[in-house]
Parts: sequence; structure tokens; C-alpha cells
Amino acid sequence: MAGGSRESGRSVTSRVLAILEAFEQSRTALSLTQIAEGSGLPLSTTHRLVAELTDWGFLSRGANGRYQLGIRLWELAQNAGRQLRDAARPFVQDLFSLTGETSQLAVREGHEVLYIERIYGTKRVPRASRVGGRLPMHATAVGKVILAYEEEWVRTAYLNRQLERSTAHTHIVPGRLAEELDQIREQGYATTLEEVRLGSCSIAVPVFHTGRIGAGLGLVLLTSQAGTMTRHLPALRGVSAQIERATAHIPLESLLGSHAARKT
Amino acid sequence: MAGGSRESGRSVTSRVLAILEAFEQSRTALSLTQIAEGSGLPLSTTHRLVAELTDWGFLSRGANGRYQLGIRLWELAQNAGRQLRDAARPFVQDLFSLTGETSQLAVREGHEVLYIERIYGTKRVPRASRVGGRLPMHATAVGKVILAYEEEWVRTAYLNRQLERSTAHTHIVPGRLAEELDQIREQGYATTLEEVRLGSCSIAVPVFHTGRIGAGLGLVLLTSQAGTMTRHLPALRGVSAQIERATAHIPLESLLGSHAARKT
DNA sequence: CTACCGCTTCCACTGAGTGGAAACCAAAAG
DNA sequence: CTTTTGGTTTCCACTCAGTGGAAGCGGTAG
Repeated sequence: MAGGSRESGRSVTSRVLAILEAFEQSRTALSLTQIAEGSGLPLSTTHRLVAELTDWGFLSRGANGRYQLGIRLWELAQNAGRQLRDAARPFVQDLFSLTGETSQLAVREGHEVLYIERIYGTKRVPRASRVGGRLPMHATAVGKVILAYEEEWVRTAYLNRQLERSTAHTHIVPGRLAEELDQIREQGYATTLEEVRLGSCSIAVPVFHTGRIGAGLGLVLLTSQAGTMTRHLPALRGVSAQIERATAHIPLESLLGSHAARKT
Repeated sequence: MAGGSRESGRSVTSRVLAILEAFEQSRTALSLTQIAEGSGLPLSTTHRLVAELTDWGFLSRGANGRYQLGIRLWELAQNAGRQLRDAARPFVQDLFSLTGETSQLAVREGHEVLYIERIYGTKRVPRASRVGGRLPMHATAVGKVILAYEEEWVRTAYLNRQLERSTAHTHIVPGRLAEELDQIREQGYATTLEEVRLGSCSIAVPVFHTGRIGAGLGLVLLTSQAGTMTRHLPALRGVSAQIERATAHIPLESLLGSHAARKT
């Protein structure tokens, strides 16, 4: 058919998934009408699909009548990339024990870093990310370290975009950022200083997998600790090596990869 | 393909969800044919739906051509019950710091406990559960403590089923179990001794929410520590109280509830 | 009371979904 | 080399599941 836009919400599957994704934006529970708006579907269609999703436990309905993502979905999704996360978790925990600081492990997903593991220190560091959350690469230490070791074309592709500024300290000049990445590669670690949130700084080292960069392992600290950040490098490097060893046998091409731009 | 009385996949939605759930059993990546078998769908249908799910990142295809649940799904699902988990996590971590033992938080999902948070101790306790995993209620301390404080009809319904035996020490006699539950209620905590895995024991206290039992908070220890388990009770109770306070305002009817028996 | 808003139900129409079959591809067997 | 085997991908005519406008329902505000 000579429709206007490309196949957007044509198939039933796409409608179902659009409904699920509608919950990604708002952190609060959604009413049926809101879901319909968020997914761009007519109300009655939304109603029917939502009902079925609820039956299966993929959505759940609160007392107020609003919907949320169901625990069933969460439970099922725990199996995604489980090998990797199970293998890495104990080591991230070790890192936390060794340093006492907020410890995190992140991978690249498209143009952002996705945090797959995180242990919060007792000190109240301004929290910018969470497990399952994303942040731009150029503002975070884990992101920078991944970018620094990433293949050439990824790096250039990234730098050719408009880089958003999170705080006044975020580095967004492509030229200077490129230099910084080179330096990171030389010294083997990346740092940030209040580039994503005021009050916190971070440091990260690469985690390799099959020769390529696989993930970033890092710490978040209070800005006041910035001067002594590097004393954690031995711990970071040691744990990174352990993670590399423990995950070497796991095929994670499937985890990363694709991130093919999908139609909104 | 045997018989045709399979009343399963009527709607497209159900087919899609069946495909996703096919991944719950096997921890390894699945081939297209395996998915078709696991979900009970014809191959060509499976092929089409799987392709679309892959486009959206809900499934991902490994180098070997096999499929896995996609990280996109995991990321999205992190939003399910996030309020609750985010609120509880730091306290579970506190519990771990205080005790140094494997700490866990679980809720009831149907006739099983679902672990929503868990921090592994350094000591190598036989691991029976994981975050996102389930275990029968009568074999675990968190399960027993939840059951003990659960409404009458839930308890009786549970005891009227055939209780499976995990180890030789699992209590499966309904009468004796009922007595045990009464006692748990009296003393305010539950324990197990090698009832789910040989070599480990556990202790748990209730976490209340809006008057009703909401979750179970527990520790897993080596059997050798069984004698001194109760010394952790103050920590458990203290943390439990903190969790109760921190989650009091969160509506979690939506999280629990339903677990309506669905067609297999 | 009426107006409004959001949820639920209904149902005639139709094109998206279906799945058997055949083509395809790669690797193992002859 | 050819044949076989096992899984994956493509094709396409049929039809039934999905659709969505509209009407009905129920609670709340004015």
C-alpha cells in the first residue's frame, strides 16, 4: 500500500511491544488511556492487548486501576544475559569490599552505556545511574574507557554526533575528547570529575573479552576523594582481570551487537 | 506433532509471549526449531515472530545462529517493581554488611517464593536460589515465614498440595508443617536446616506491608553455623523494620496479587 | 440533576497472520 | 565428487483473528 510512513505499528507483535515500551518513559503506573497514547494505539485495541498481557502477568494492575510492568516480566528477563551477569557479580562485589565505594559494571548499547551491575556504597554519592539504566558515554568513566578501546569507526561515529552536556564540566568538544580518549588508552584508565552530576567523580578500567573491549568496570566517589581516586587502580585492575578470566568462555556477541536503530 | 487438542496459542499475543517464555526453561541459547518446539508453534510462524522480536531487541541472535533473550528485554523489565526493589536494596546490603552472610529478600508468587534481591557472601554456601529465581515455600526460611504470617486460606491451600521433597531433611508432612508455622508465628522467625540443599541452613524474619505480610528477609549460612544463627536476629529484625518503613508508602498490591494459574 | 471522563463491551468488516510446502544452505556421510 | 540430513528461510492463497468506531457503563465533579 502507498501508506505514508514506513511500516510502523503494523503488526500485532509491534503493538504488543509498543505497549510494553510505553512503560519505559514514565516511572509511574499508567492508566489505560495513557498507555494508548504512549503507544499510539486506539483505545479499544490497547484495552484488549493490555488485558491479555495482564493475564500472562507481563503487566499487572494496581488497586487504583493503573498498570505497571508485571513481576512476571522481570522474572523472565532475569534470564537475559544471565551467564554474564552471574559470572561478573561476585567480582563486582569483591571490588566493593576492597574499596568500599560504589562499584559498577557497564556495557555499550548503541551510543550509551548500560549499567548491568552496581553496588551502592554506604556513602551517599549522588546517584545518576542504576542497574538497567543508561547514560551517555562521554560523560561517564566507564563510557569513556569503553569508547577509548572501541574500534575506530565506533569512536569517530560517536564523536560526530551532537554531544549533550550534563553539567558544566562535561567535555563535549570532539577534538579535546578525542585527545582524552587517546590518553585514556595510554594510561589504561578513565576518570571523570563532576561530568555527570555535581558532587561525584569516577574512575574506570576496561574489561576485555575475546580481544575486543567488552565492558567497563568503575567506581563512583565523592568529589572530595577525587585526588586519591587512583589508589583504587590496583583493585580495579585486579578485579577486571578476574572478570575477564571468568567470562572468557561466555559468548556475548549476542548481548551487545545489534542495537539497530529502531523506528520510534 | 502429536494430537491437536492443544488449546494454547490462540491469539498472536499469546504466541509471542509463549515464545519468550520458552526461554525460561533452558538456560542455554535456543535454535529456531527448539523455540518452535518449546512454544508449540509451527516453524514458519515461529520464524516470523522471532524475527520481529529480534528486530526490537527482545531477542538477540548469537554468532552461532541461536537465540537468547535480548538485553533490551532485561533493560525494560528493570522497571518492573522498581520502586520496591530500589527502596529495599540498600537495606539488604546493610544486612549483608552487618552479618557478612548471604542476604536475601523474597516475596510470594503463587505457591513459591520469588527472590527479588540477594547478596552473596564470600563464603561458598551451596547456591540454591538466585535473583529472579523461585523455590517452594516449605523448604526455605523466607518461604516458611511468609506462609506463617499469610492469611489462613493461603496456608491451608498450600498445605493441601503435594509437597515436594528437596532433600531428606525437607519437612513435607502437612500436620507437622502446620505446627511449625504456628511456632514460627510465635517466635517471629523461621529457620531451615539443610532442607533445600545439603550444607546450608537459613533463617528469616517477616517484612510487613500495610498490615499484611509482604516479604521475607533472610540469611543463608553454612550448616556449621546453624547453632549460632539466631545471633543474627537483631540485625534481621532491625533491617526488616527499616525496610517496612521505607516501603510503607509504595503500593505493591500490583506486584503480588494475581498469579492466576495460566494454561501451560 | 447533568456533564464529563475514562473504562469496557460489542460486532461487521477485512487485511494481517497463518502454516504447509518447497526452496535453500551447510555440514556430515557415502 | 554426490547424497543425505537437519535446520533455516521464503512463498503465497486462504481465512479467521484482530480491528476500531461507536455505543454503553460507572464514577466524580459541578
